Amino acid sequence: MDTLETVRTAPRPGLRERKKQRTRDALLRAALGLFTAKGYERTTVDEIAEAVGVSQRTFFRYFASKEEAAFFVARLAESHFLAALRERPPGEPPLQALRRAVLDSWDTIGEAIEQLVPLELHMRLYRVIESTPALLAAHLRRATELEEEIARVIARREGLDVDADPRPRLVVAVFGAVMRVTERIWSAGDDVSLAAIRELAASHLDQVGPALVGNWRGK
Amino acid sequence: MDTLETVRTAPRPGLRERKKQRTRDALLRAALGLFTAKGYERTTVDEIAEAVGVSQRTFFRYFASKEEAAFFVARLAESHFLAALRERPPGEPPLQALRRAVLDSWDTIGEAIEQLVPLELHMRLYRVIESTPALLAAHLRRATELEEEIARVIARREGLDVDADPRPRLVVAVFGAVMRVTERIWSAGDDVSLAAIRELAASHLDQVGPALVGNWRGK
DNA sequence: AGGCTAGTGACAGCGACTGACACATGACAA
DNA sequence: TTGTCATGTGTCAGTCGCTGTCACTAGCCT
Repeated sequence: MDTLETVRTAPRPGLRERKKQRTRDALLRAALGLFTAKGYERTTVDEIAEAVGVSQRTFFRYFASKEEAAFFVARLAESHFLAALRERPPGEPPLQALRRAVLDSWDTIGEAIEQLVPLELHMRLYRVIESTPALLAAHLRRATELEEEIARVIARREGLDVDADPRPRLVVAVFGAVMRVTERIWSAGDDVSLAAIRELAASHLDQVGPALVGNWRGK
Repeated sequence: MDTLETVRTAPRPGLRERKKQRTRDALLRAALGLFTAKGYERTTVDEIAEAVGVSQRTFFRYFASKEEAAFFVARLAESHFLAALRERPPGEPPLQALRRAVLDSWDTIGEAIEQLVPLELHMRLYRVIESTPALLAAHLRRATELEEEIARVIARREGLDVDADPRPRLVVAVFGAVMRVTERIWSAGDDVSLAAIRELAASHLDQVGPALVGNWRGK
């Protein structure tokens, strides 16, 4: 509610506000640092709070849960993608619009993240998410919530009602499925860079159509 | 490890064994009953244990977590589906094999479930899962684990290596995505019957191909 | 019959999270 | 500048999911 808006509308945030920002950033960085260093489950909220020098209660005033801290940066990327999608020209077929939106948003998301935390930290966090059952579960649930929102955007583009025509949800679900496979393969590989996941995603989106119509014998 | 195997190999389960079975079944039914009656989050493990007349500690000896109890029946359905998939003739294209396997397995899963808990309870539980964030998250994670296993089955059928060729994972992910959309729409509707979800799934699987190639104007 | 073992209850403890209350410190008006 | 007030914070107590430990008891096996 008052993240970036306030910064822009208010000329000087005031001392109180700045202190809050600093505390929240410190908590976030401490949390992500600990998560990637010793694992999500093995870091307690008390440790995060102590690393920043505040009480555990204060941590929970900034983040509704330990989980929320882990996905704070991911939320940035999501809204980044949504914005890119909404800017696609209306004439584009749905799947193509989705494809262009991800690839485009990955072109610029790096800088936005870097303002919050070191990019490399975010990348390493991805591996932690993928390998921590509780986080992976949360990630998937968040992904389906995002998909619901995307489906509505697609439906509007095509002048359809999400509840009457299943096709918007279907394309978006397929798109999301391809993204999940991509994330999985990417995070398991060696090259954990934005360029690498971009390339993988493009390749997978190219293959998903042909893969559906078996048979595969003709390679 | 000793669920169905033991029952079949041993002629008489012995008094000790039967008592265990009864306790586990009682715990399961009490849990599902309470989950559907007053919601998952609002039922404590203590309540479940007390309803059966055992200690909380005993509940955790039968179920690794409160969550596990909620998905106990779902696991049955999963292995049922996997069995059906493995029986599909090798010549069938992947997506068709998957389609036939779900539809077939839904033809017979009802009876298998009824032996454990009332079928209607299981159906109502589905709505609880879909509307409880923590359970939905767990469900999605379990689903992707299942998908990984399915991908391996498909890969073997086609003589491919899952790690070298992304196509098995891609088809399976698309299939899983369609199933998720189906579950979602089904659990939100009025007709929560096996027949209804069967029909929905078939319809969605028919539509997913055409939906990918935009445009949809020529509906 | 008697020793062995597996299932259980009781208890203590950890970690995520919440509510209540009291205090202190910036914000703002007089 | 000062006094009031709102707001961020620490402390404390408590709930709930979950785990380790230990002693006990009831089935099992010879």
